[in-house]
Amino acid sequence: MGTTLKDLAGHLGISAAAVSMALNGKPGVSEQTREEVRRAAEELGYRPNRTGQALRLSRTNTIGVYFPSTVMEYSLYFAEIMRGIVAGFADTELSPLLLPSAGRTGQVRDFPEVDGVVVVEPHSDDLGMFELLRSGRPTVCIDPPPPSAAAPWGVVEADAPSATRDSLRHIVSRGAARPGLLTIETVSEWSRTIEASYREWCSEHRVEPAVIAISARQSNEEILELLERELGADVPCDGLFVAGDAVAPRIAGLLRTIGRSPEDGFPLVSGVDSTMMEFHTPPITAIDLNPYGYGMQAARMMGALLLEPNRPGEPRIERLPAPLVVRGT
Amino acid sequence: MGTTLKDLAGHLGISAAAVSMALNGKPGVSEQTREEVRRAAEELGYRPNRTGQALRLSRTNTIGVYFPSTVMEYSLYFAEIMRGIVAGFADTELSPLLLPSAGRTGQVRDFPEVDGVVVVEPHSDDLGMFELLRSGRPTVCIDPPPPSAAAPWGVVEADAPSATRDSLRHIVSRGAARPGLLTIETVSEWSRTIEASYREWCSEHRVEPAVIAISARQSNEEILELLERELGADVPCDGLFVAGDAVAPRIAGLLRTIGRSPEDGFPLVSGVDSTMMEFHTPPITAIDLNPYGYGMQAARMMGALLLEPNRPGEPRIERLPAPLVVRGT
DNA sequence: CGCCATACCTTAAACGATTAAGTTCACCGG
DNA sequence: CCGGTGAACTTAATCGTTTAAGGTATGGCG
Repeated sequence: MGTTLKDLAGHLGISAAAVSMALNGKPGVSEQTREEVRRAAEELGYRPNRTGQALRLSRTNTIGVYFPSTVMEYSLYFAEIMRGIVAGFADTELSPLLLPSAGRTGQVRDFPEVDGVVVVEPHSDDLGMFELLRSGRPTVCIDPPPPSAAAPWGVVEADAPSATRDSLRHIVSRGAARPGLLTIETVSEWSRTIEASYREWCSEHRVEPAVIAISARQSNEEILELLERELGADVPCDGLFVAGDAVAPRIAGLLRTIGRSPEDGFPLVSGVDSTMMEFHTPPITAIDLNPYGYGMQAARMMGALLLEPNRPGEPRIERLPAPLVVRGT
Repeated sequence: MGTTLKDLAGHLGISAAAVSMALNGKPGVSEQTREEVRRAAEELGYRPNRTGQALRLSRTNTIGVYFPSTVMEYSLYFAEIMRGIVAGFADTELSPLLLPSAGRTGQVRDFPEVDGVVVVEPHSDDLGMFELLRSGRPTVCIDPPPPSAAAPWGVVEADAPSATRDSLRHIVSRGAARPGLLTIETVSEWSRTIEASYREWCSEHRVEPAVIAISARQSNEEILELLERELGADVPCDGLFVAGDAVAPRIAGLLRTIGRSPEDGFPLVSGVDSTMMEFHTPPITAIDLNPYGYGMQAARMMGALLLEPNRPGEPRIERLPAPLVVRGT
């Protein structure tokens, strides 16, 4: 198919080894030859065969992207992370390879060889993730893994405690005395950190915590019942921090049916921002997690870690800001 | 690293060639040897090195997944397609590799070598897609490419005409006399087919078409103005088919501010279903495009096409049903 | 003038798999 | 008894690249 190193060598009348050294900046060829080789490579459109390189150097130039099976289902957030990962690897030699979820069986050994793995939101109910981290491959996690998992090489995470405090401060500034927390899952560290920060805030402010734990597949009726219970308590919950992707509009819709929507002055903050929040009527205040940036950053970190001679002693941690985007009047 | 063919051969005291033939079911080894080799391979946990195979057989066992840069931005639909693709390749030798978008430059030649490409929703404004299809690689498109593009090897598409008719019939059955069409882009064949089907339906039913073309980044105010214009026409538009991902809830919210929401008896159908429609208050009737199924089917078709000795004369076309999911009373 | 170091290049081996082309040996028919 | 045949292997070449080891001028220096 394409031009090979041998083709190039034949064309120039020198050996393939010389061509290789010339193109890879290795010593052993004269500067003149190097320049000639470069020109010929350009002219003949030579592209090194990745497979040949991979075999010789025993690296594949591919990075696995792993996400739990439960994740990404109808999630705006994960699509954005993907875009970020793709963008982050775009100008490098590396390419992201989507790994199938091994949540149930944890059969990680059958995975294709990759130089490293980006684990997107390690969930504590995902067996495959545990095995992946234990396998010793270079790993970068987007969101920290559960403490019981083997340490990854790197982590990209949000400043969830600050984001939680910002959100609660905002809700209170909009007139609430007892902001509640609505969670949609308890398997991500992000979610657990938010709940911990929330409880901490409550104890600091001498407020009784109101945690409403729902699941994404619950019916509107069930969720409404849970909401009404907290909103009708002795000290009623009068504001809500919704920690979950794409769920705040749903909650807003339910609150509207009982006259407690953001339009009625009930403060609501979404823990995950997206165009859904921006274009909702009325717009919903939200934490901009910048999932695209996460993906990008994880890709970059992986590239950097692979260039280093050996694994860092401590996991490299990159904490990204998660600013509150205030919307509405 | 892992056990190689040579290791296995050494362990068994036979040549690597014999082991290869044994494991690949090629003639040239006795049934007894074959069985012994199989057992030893199992025992030593032999996994053929993909890179070695790739080099020898000049195939990489990876399939590129390409999507336009404009696409996937906060799209539930694309996340689901991805899940489907991953699932479709899960039990095969093939792995999906995410290709960076080459929309602007169309620099497809720098792509890593892949055995084929799944093009997700080819958009007519994406240069990279045109070049990809022209490059002669095996290609399967999810949604047909524009007619001006080189023919792909295969296509997985929705039955958009039927879905449009079903939607319009539903809207009329809910009391509308002049259903309108709201489109969010005109670069996908899906969108163009829907508009054509809509106009056809209108001419059959002697109704003046009302097409409202918006863009996803337009402000709520601008969109509201466009809506009001059609709703306040001489023969007012009294129902809406919203052909776009995740946009129907936004439109429903805007309609509510002028008292014409689905709750007020204004029939609304979303051209793309998702949990957003299911859990909206009130739930929104929608076409179930089954994006997960698309991805799965595209992966399967790619696998099948690669096994065939040569390219099919005509593009293989698989049309999947897109049933209307009626919600609300 | 002779010797050694150096620059620059070639040769060859290696990565791990597949496969065409040889080799060995038993067996069968004439 | 001998040539031919086929089964069951082995040998070796190959895919494209990298790199250690080997070779050959050339120049400098004693």
